[in-house]
Amino acid sequence: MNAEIEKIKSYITDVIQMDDSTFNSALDYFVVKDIKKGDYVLREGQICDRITYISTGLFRTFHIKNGNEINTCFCMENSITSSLESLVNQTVSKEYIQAIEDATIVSLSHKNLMKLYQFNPKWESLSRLLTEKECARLSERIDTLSFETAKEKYLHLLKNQPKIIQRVAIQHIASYIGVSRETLSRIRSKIS
Amino acid sequence: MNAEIEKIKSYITDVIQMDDSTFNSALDYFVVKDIKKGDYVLREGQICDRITYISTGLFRTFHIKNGNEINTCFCMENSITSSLESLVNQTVSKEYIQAIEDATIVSLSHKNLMKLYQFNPKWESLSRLLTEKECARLSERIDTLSFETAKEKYLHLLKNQPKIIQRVAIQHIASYIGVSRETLSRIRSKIS
DNA sequence: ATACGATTGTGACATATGTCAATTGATTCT
DNA sequence: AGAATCAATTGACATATGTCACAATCGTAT
Repeated sequence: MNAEIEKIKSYITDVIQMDDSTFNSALDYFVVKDIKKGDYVLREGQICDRITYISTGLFRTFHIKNGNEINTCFCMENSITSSLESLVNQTVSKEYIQAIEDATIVSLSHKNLMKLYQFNPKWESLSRLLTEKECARLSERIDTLSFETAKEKYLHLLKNQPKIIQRVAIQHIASYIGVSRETLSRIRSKIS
Repeated sequence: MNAEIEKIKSYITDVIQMDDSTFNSALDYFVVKDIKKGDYVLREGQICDRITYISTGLFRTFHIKNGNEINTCFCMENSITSSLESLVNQTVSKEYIQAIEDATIVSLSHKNLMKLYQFNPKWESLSRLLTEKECARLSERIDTLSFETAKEKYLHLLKNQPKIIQRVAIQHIASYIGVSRETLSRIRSKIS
């Protein structure tokens, strides 16, 4: 079993107990792929038909609003990225997912995910648990976005996800925390 | 079968196909209860150990931040309310859930929910689907909160959830859309 | 009907943040 | 290395929004 598959296995078993035979039933469905910095795994208008585990690298999820890119998520190694709504409902995505570092991913098609649900309810439990986690993440983001000042938002991110600040361009972080590029630049210069 | 149970049944079968015997297996677990306006179904510091379907009435979910109440959710008849994080992880809640109209609810304990998951994976599918819907709701809220002006946020709510504006006090709506009471008041007077 | 408390609306002012333009600094490509 | 492109910073200014104080309005209980 190669390194990517080992990683995804330990990612899963950290969330839910799963015996080897259940995990192995998915092996044929996993597709490992290298992605170059700048490449897209999803574009607006496409249907997100694969769920993507990131083995190494960093991705951003964004959409266009009034002509501007709005970043909504940064996902790094050992996490999952997808356009949840598009994947779940198999509807057209408003989002782009782009690698901002060279990456290696393991993906699974929506069709095969449904097969796994049928095969063993464990897989559906896993989905439920991951989706619940995603809800918690979104709730925290709402909390930050609605009632903190720009400076507090930045410090919040710095404290809770320092890796993002180290690895992602300022302009992308700005829209993620809901402030203008210029304001964020001023905040940073005051802090240091 | 009484009216509340009929309603919850059709709420569920709108989300997922479920045969009668599966649904009926939950009947003994459902608890119907009347709640007076102003009463709480959850307070900060408690563990949210029941998932609550609202048959009639209206609830708000809020927490305290710097001494101020921040409303994060308004749930009305034919929907579910709970402190998701507290319910899922059985951890202490930071949130309050309060009836802002007289209400009738049908609730199910966390313990019995787990029993239903064991009994038939259908129930876990239902949870997954509902949680996915919640994610979609949260994502939309993030979108609104981060890059709209106060006026746009209000108009957005007016368009998408007019009932909330009709039935909820302005002061509560203000924190929900992340603006001050006074600003919202001025926006409203300009619009009309 | 009156009185009380809670809710909403207004005015004056301070301030945080956005916008636009210009500049500097960093990367990439040939 | 130099040119070209892209990213980040800075200044000047406009404006949206928050804050505080007070007035008006509404709803409820007596």
